Amino acid sequence: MSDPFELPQIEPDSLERADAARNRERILCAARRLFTERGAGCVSMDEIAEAAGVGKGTLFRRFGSRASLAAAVLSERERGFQEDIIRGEPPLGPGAPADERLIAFGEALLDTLELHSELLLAAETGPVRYTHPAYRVHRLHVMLLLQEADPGCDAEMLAEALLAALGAELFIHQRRAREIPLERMKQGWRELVRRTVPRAEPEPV
Amino acid sequence: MSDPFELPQIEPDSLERADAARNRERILCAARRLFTERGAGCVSMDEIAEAAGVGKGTLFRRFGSRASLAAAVLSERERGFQEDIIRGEPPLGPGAPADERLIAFGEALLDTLELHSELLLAAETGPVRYTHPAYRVHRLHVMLLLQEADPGCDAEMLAEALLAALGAELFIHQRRAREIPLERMKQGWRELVRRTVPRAEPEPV
DNA sequence: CAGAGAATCGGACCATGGTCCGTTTAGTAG
DNA sequence: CTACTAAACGGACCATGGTCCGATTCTCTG
Repeated sequence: MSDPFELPQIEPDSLERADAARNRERILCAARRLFTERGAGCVSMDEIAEAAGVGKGTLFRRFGSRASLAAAVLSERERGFQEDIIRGEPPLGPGAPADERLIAFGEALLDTLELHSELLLAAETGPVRYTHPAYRVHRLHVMLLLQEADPGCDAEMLAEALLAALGAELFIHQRRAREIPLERMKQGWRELVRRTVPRAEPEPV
Repeated sequence: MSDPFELPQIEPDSLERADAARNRERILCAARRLFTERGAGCVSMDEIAEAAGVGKGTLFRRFGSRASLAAAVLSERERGFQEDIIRGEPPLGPGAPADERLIAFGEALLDTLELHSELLLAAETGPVRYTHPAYRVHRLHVMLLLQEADPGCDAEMLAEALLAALGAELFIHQRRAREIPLERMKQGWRELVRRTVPRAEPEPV
């Protein structure tokens, strides 16, 4: 387990220069607007820079890559999601059995995908994906639930396998090209989880 | 089931002009050589075109995209793999129980990934991935095995979920960044399959 | 062999993600 | 207010995947 829990560093460095902070905000606003207006796949970085009234260099120094920018745009939603997972109501939050929590987790992710698949796809391209705090939090969450349900299993491997089934690229293919209804995708997830996670028997006799 | 079984169209159109055939061969040779020499991630399409003594336009007209070229380079190996699956020895080929065949399938794929992950990654980028004959054959194969093992399940959804765990990007991350040994990855796959596919009981009493 | 016509060729061209570095500016010290 | 420095800016620049279209070459027919 070489994976220390790290809360995602969503807040910017507080000792940031005023113009830098202003520009970050401008960029995020422009990106959010353009992404929702025209779909994340149809907006170039140049356009975002121009819409934000900022040079391209600034855009990339702030956010590093297209994927990171997309992730930043999603970060507010993601923060809420993590909040719900850690402290929210069951079955998403603590208090429900692990398998139910896993099912709720996947269904929530699928709902997000239904609304923002393109943006998530943009955020998942490139090697950033697996090192991004959001992914690591999801992995850790699934891992802990798996471990809770079945302490003997290789939770790390299983967690990443399950998460792979919730990737944006696969989602888009299934949902758009194969036209699989969202409800069936959720059923598929439930089936996958039920098979993977043995329902914890209340008390072994 | 909107998915008719199609054998992959690996052979080129036989009524292809002589120069076209010669150039296709040149391109494939050059690509194969450069990919193995320097790693698929470090070779640009321009370099391949130049090494093949061919214009860039020709390269792209023949193969359409970088991903397709990578897939074409892999096609010989893939053909052998399909042969082994359809007509080879058990447990990969027919004759073994479905769960064992599934395990063998994944382990073989993991072995290929171990040797050619970069090339497979190149072949898996872009929307081509899910429509490529190789992917469709893999999906169909996994689907049929799942159906054989458990006729009541949603084999289509489960098949794609399982295949997602064998994606090249995830493999590279686990194997290189997280330094998970190949053997553990195979164990993970076995565990995933065992949980997903109930061992068919010989005779229900 | 010659001519016609279609298929192919190839490199100039485009779009876009990402980098570099000379210039500008915010913050600070005197 | 001025001077100074480190940080930030921004647009020219680069690499690369992919497209286009006039020039070329193959093949078939007479």
